[in-house]
Amino acid sequence: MAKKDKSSDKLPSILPSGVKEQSFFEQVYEVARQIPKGRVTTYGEIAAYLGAKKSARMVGWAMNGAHVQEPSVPAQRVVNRNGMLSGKAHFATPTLMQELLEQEGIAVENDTVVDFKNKLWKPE
DNA sequence: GCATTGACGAAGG
DNA sequence: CCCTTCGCCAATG
Repeated sequence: MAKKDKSSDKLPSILPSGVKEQSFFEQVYEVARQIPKGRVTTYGEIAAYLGAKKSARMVGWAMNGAHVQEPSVPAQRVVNRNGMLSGKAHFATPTLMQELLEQEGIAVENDTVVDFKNKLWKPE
């Protein structure tokens, strides 16, 4: 079976719910779900944890399908390296992300997490 | 099939 | 200190 399977090259990213996939995207979702309440993390930290810190953009891109994941991924706990809610515009409403964080005890001001450095959580 | 666009980040000018 | 460029990789036009 040394034959090269050309069909296995294809790696669908975001598939409809119900399909199990183990792609870079799913790994991002898994880590994001592990973020404790009242804490936040950055795209770069997740990417670095997965061994691709230069691919922080892909982490953000993966979040595009976060809301269709089951269970839903707390994307509001993921901010950029400055602690700024760079993804707030991608939520149902531009203020939803901030409200969700405040509901979990995270203060947000000027689209930025207050005392971000202290609330930063990093995956093991 | 190539060019543009990103929920980023680090480096360079 | 602010702005620009590069890298990364996938999706979209």
